[in-house]
Amino acid sequence: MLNLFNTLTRRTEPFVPIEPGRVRLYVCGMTVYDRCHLGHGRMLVNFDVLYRWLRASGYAVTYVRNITDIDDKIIERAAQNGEPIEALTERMIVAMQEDLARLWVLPPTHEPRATEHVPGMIRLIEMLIRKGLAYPGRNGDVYYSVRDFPDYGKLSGKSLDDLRAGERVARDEFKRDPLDFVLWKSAKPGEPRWPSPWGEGRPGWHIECSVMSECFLGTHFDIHGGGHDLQFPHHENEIAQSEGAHGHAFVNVWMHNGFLRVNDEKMSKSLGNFFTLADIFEKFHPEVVRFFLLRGHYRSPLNYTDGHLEDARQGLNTLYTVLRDHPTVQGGVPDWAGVAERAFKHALDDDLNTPEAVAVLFGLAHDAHRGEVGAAQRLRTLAEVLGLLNSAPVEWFQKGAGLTVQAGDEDRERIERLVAQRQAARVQKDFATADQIRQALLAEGIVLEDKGGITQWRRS
RNA sequence: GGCGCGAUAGCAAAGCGGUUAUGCACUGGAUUGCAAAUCCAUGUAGGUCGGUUCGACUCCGGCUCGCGCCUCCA
Repeated sequence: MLNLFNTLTRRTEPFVPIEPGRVRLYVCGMTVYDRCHLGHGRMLVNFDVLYRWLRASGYAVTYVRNITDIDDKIIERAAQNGEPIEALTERMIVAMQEDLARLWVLPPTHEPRATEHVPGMIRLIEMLIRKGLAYPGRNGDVYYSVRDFPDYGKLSGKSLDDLRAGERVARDEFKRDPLDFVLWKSAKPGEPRWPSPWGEGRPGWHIECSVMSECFLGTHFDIHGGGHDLQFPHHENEIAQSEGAHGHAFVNVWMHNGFLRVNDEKMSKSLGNFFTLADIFEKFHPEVVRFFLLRGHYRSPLNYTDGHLEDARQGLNTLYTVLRDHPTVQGGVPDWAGVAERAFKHALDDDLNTPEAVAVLFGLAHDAHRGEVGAAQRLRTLAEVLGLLNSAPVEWFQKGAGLTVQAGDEDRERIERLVAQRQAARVQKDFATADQIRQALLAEGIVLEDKGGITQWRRS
């Protein structure tokens, strides 16, 4: 049975879907004003594993992951670039989808964009006003009145008075309470705008998720996820909006993934210490990145360094070696009665313990190397559940073994010619020449392995 | 200031109240013409001070250090 840590209760608890056999999942996706960085990648991979594991567990999953394509930063960035907003967001969405495909992140069932749901947002804001939970300010903005929602703070464990004590909220003369947040912003000159009962304007950030989740999943669904930083205020505000409007529970399980760090500091666009996925893919194969992310638990902080990625690369190569040595094995459906399979399932059922699941993979790799029949096939099958070992093994090793190398067919032909020359020398017992060729290739990172009369080459 | 999280062997990272996590790196051996891959062998780590217990890395408390949220942020 699957157990998940629920931010709302601060406990790991058994997962029981609202509707048997079916899971409705919503994850806060990207704001598309820039490329995805590794922290985004972590979030997206973590929830991809959840999605895959729910499906592997037999659930029919409806997975919604939104795209925020209208907000302050987008407007600002488009102006800086001197390009239309749609051009910027379209470019970033295409780039994101490329990055995610390379990480083997499966596409969600629905990937709605905020700008497609503005009418729904206006309807929800009207409902909140009717219920006395929201009010228009004199400036054309509409605010949510947090003091009128008794449960405000239940997700983040904050009380309004504690928040007030922090005094970090910007003063706004049009708000009744400094902690009230914006549902609708009146348009400033030159900004994108939609007509509304409060004049032309655009939606605040939080309202879109309440509306898009309702549109695809209804007003009460199973799991809502996102990065830890969204716990407050974004998810707290979503609860205020959705539960305030509909008068019943919004989400059963809230999941938040831990941060990716650089030099023990959160990786974020605000801090400017981020590496984009595209930057990292220049050095390391995307699957190394995925493997690196899965070696840590999703709720723990994970520190990024090239050295850690290099460790991950070596480990992944160990697994690929098994597949290379068992070229005929295919993936399939796991037999959950097996010892390794049970350990694997136990690990993932325990709040997605991917480090332990990965350890099971290494156990199977070891069994396979020792000649245990079927171990390689089981390794491949379980790896598939995690979205790993997707590449053809020989190519994996010859194209860089997890490093990004730029080598074309000519290079390949040259190497194979040298390998053939060396083989001829070996037949003549001319080991001096053979070793000279080995050394020359080794100097460019190519390792030759003589096995059973034939020589395989790979990059290291 | 308020709320919360963490501290595990050289590095990374899990489970578990008493039996090998796992990976990377390192060392010795086997294997190999030499290598590589692989196999075999080798690591008693658990911030610190107390408490509970027959027994604690694992539960409880203090302390120290690090981190996060409280403002846009995955």
